[in-house]
Amino acid sequence: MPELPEVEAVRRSLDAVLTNARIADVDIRRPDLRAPFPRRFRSRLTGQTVRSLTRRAKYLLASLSSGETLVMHLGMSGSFRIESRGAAEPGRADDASEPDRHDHVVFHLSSGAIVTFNDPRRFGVMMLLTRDQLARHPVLSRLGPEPLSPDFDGAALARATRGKKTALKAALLDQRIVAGIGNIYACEALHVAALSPFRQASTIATPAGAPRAAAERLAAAIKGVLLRAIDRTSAPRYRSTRFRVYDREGEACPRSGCRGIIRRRSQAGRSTFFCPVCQL
DNA sequence: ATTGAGACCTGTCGGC
DNA sequence: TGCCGACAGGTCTCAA
Repeated sequence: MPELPEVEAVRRSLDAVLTNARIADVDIRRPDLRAPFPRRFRSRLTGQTVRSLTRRAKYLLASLSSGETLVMHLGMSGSFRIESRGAAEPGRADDASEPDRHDHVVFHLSSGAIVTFNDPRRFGVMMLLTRDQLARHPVLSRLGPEPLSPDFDGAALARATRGKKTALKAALLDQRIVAGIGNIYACEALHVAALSPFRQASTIATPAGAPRAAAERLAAAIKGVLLRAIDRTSAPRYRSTRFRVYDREGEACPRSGCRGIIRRRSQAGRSTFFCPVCQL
């Protein structure tokens, strides 16, 4: 599920329960996810109050009263479930649902709310970092600009891809160039911008690194695609939507006037969906 | 320095 | 029905 828009939707739903909440206890049901849990994870979280819940790229950052930051990544299959324990009637079944074998971390908040992290594939990550560790983190500190921020535009994209011989789509997936885009929205944005996923990344800029029209179009397409996805994903009645090209191999290109048929090709080990007619 | 392939782990889906 | 391979929205590491 989780590229930037989905992680942002998760952040919004968690924010109301978590921000200003005190962590009463934490159940850690296994020793690791993609990486082992931090040492003394439980004791370092217990008693802390969550000051804020923000997002950077596909990471969720819960800033704690201790000064440490709980950094969470959903990997490929991570999700959170929010339940409120019916503290009122003891003896009566509360609305905490059946535990699942993939419920790995359970946060018990002093409000009575229970937040459960579920992740079947266990590609998720939880880290607990000091201010210093956060600033120096080898991955987090190298993340590229947030695509929805004002400092991400055609010029920024052109600068970041300058001289890059790699394919344009691979560049979009490189979190150091722009943060938060995954396989689906890379395909979608390239289609909106009518750019081939296979063209060399550097071709959207002049040799000096100045943006060409393609860079401006691509930056705008990225913003548009992500914004629309956030709106849809955060909507009260969320329905997983179909995409323009992703997972539509063999279907007609949705661009008006284009007669192309969407194709799928494997690129750097991932499926790329594109229209061979209008994406140049 | 890049870049592709493989690994991590489980679930689901289509084909036989 | 059951088994098997291919594939999945993310990252990391390693060899070329």
